[in-house]
Amino acid sequence: MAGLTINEAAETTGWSPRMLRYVESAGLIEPPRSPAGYRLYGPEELQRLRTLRLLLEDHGIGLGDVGFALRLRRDTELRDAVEAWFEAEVTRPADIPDSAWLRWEQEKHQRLLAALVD
Amino acid sequence: MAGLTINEAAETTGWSPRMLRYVESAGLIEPPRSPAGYRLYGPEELQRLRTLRLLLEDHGIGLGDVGFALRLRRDTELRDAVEAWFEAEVTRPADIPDSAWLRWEQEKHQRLLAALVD
DNA sequence: GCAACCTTGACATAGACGTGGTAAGGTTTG
DNA sequence: CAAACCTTACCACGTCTATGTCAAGGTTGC
Repeated sequence: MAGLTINEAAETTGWSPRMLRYVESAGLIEPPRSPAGYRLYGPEELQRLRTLRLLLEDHGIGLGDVGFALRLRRDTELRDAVEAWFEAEVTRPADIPDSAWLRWEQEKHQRLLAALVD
Repeated sequence: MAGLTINEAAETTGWSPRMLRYVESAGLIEPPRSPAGYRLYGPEELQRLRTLRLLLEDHGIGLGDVGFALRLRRDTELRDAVEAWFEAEVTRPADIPDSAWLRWEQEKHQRLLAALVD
């Protein structure tokens, strides 16, 4: 076969077979399959499995974090939205001073209640 | 006071007071404090709380995810490491064909065992 | 000064994450 | 064909996340 099977790959990478399937389910490393459906880990997959291990250990992050990073780099809209949130500053008419704006905020639910009994 | 207190902020943003403290503990939104230590939410914090809420709902992500994104943008080393992992391709002498490399991998633990009884 | 707020810290819980097992069934190989 | 693999689909369990609630004590405003 043109690659290591899951148990062999587990031995050379330090992951358990169970975790190799889990890593795959997270979309991080998806080895090609044999005609019968066996996972076949080639040099590239093995290499990435080892470096993934180091990445997690070195920075104290989890598979879910890397999965999210993957989502960030694949889903442009998500990336932009997150980026926008970090960058966002207050956007509101410059002619309303903070004090007035705060009062408005503070009285909002009173206005809402008033509207209800109206 | 120059801002909304935590319960007022909760009312206008849709978060619970408990969650506002939690969001703060995640490093996402840290309102300034009054001399006595009261959290004071200004226009900027309120705005960001509302958009944070939308960000999570719109994309089905969690606070932890946004926290990780924050880490990514603050910790350059982490960002580079994650980036490098996604980009990594196999790096190994081009003159070793896959088949040989795989055999080498496959027999690694047998060699290790042999070394042990040596 | 008292009622109504705020603070931190602790306990509680439902669901998700990380990980290991096991069972039922198909594949490979000597 | 039998042993030793592989597959998916579950069950289990400790830990973490997200959230609520409560207690003990300080602050504020009328």
